Amino acid sequence: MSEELSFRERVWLIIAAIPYGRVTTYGEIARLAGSPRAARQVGGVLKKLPEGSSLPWHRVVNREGRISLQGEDFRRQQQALEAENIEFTQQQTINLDKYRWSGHL
DNA sequence: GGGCTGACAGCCT
DNA sequence: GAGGCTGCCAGCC
Repeated sequence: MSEELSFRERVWLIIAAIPYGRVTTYGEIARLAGSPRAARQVGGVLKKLPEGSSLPWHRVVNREGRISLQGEDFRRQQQALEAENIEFTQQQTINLDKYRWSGHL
């Protein structure tokens, strides 16, 4: 198929498709983007994400259901998730069995 | 054009 | 069962 879209652009589209109140993992996005082993690159894309992107990047967590960010970024993402009624455990972990979005709309 | 870096995931000890 | 190391691939210098 035509690969006109860059891998980075595909990641944007996938993240934009994450429903409200749900989360997904870097590996899942990489898989949907066509590169199951590119989970790390997904993070790289989000790191250089334009501020005006308006993408729900906060709905992306690691395979453990935890936020991979640190410091202030960690707090911002957590608040954004809590704003969507997503519950955190005392370990600051999300129950993926409950909130995980497998790309199935 | 080549090499280094890195919002992870999986395998090994 | 938990912690640590390596691998992998797209971006950027």
